[in-house]
Amino acid sequence: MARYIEDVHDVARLIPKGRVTNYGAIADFLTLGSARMAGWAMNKAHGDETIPAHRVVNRKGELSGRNSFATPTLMQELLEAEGVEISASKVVNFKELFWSPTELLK
DNA sequence: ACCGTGACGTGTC
DNA sequence: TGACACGCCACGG
Repeated sequence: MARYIEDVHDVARLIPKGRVTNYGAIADFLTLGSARMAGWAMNKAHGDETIPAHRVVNRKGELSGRNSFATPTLMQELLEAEGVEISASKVVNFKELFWSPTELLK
């Protein structure tokens, strides 16, 4: 497994429960050069139960990766189970729930 | 080696 | 504001 993929997965595991982040923040934190890399790496996380992939959304707070989950509704269900409200496949109060890995440096 | 593809993001019009 | 174009870069065919 490539290094950066593990890094992305590790960062995902660091996301606090009930909070969310986006691909760009992770890509920036790991200096991947492209947010696509983060998204692509998360796609590789599919099937790994130890990775809270549902806490990673795009910059608008949309659950863009839900189709890669076991069922298209699983991502939303997992978030709601953590207290994150979802509306029209988007995170409600995304701005407040947003968490950046750079928080770790503080 | 070339090309299409993608869980993205920013800049333009 | 919202739709669109373009840059991004690793991977598989």
